[in-house]
Amino acid sequence: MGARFADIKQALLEQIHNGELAMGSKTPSENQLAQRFGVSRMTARRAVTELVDEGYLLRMQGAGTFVADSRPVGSMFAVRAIDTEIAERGQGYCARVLCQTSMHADADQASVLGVEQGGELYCLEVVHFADDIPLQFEQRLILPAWAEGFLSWDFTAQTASAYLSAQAPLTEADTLIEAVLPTRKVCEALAINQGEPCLKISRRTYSTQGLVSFARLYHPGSRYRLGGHLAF
Amino acid sequence: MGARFADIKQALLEQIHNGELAMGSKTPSENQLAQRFGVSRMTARRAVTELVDEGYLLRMQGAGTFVADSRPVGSMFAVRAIDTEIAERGQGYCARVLCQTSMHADADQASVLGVEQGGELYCLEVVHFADDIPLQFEQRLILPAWAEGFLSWDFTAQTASAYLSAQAPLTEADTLIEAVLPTRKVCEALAINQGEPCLKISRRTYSTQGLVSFARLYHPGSRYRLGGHLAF
DNA sequence: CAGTGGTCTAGACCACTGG
DNA sequence: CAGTGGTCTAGACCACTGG
Repeated sequence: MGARFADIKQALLEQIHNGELAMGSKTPSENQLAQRFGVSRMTARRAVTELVDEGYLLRMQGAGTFVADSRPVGSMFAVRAIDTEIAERGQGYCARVLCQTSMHADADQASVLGVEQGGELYCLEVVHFADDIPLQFEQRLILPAWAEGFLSWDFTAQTASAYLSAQAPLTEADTLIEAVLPTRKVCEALAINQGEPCLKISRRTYSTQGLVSFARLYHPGSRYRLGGHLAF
Repeated sequence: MGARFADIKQALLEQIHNGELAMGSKTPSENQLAQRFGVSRMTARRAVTELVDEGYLLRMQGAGTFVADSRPVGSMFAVRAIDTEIAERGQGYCARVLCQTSMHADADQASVLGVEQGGELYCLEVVHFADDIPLQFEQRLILPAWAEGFLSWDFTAQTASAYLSAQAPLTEADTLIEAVLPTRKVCEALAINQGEPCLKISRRTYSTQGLVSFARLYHPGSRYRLGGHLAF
């Protein structure tokens, strides 16, 4: 009574786990699977699609389907600046700036930051590395009033959060924590698969004068955890 | 050149965002979408499937497809009772107990709880529902010393966390927050796909006398977020 | 060039829900 | 009972990769 695509998934998963399909090796093509299991290609394809979504396989058009790398594991405690957190763990910190521009707010950004559509914004995108492995992808929108010299600042030498605190002391922060699947852009920045869950932290930061920035921080679920201690 | 299923997704997303498709309302059926957009049902279905995977829609066989509730928010800094959280949002709370037994600690459990291997433990597994949709899967290991009457307690009437607090007041809690892919067991408990990311909260709770329990709380990433406000 | 994955069709039968 | 979503078929044409 079980679905046939589920049987194919199960068979492939078994082969991955027992090593018949090694990491990085090529899986049978969709047509081969269809023939082998006596189903139509659409059904074989569904099995493969779900395994891709789950992070077990990678597809490349024209080339084939491959077994994805197994994901590394790490842990971390985080409430402060990412560079000191990494340094405190004894790892080497470095950053790469992907985007550092001035732009005009579109409708979404305007509503998120409470500014008029078309108003000026600064946009910053930085990947933070621990021992050359991406640990955080930071996408930050900044109100220009609190960011003098933004466009020529060197954000590999100082994090955005330290830079902003120096300009206008941080007084409040609203935080939202989610588990999400990464967009393609996040995948590329963090060098992860589309199926790998990410810990996403969305944070609005405020100084005494009001909203300063809106940051979205993406972390590979397998390499980052948030810890905290509560006392009552 | 764009894919047709993507056009349908886009159209549905627009209707969700501008309110034409209100939260909880029924979307057009797959057959209706197919006819309206001039595609086959399989293509319309793909658009709907991806929106379901992304947490925007909910499907119920035989009944239809509905716009999902906007995602609830839990608190980052407090240990809040899941039943009150759900009730405060105006949703109906209920719970189902999957496991409620006494057992002997294996090596992992012993090290997690700091007891001897083979020592007695209580194990509790409960699914917490908001309006009959699973919101949290609780797996909890409890030290019997702090859980009198555990085996015959009715955990659908009172949460484990309330029950334990009554026996020994909660004084501390260590918390770890992660984004993970669900195990098969978690998938079944939460009725989600293996590819859907989960927000996992691991928590050790302490009373004045020491460790009381170790809880792992799994939430569908698409239906649960943690929020918090910091002031400095 | 043969083979791959990406998209799509126009049907089909089923399990399930609600009235 | 009519309508819904769940699964599946046996084709098709396309863009793309590799040899």
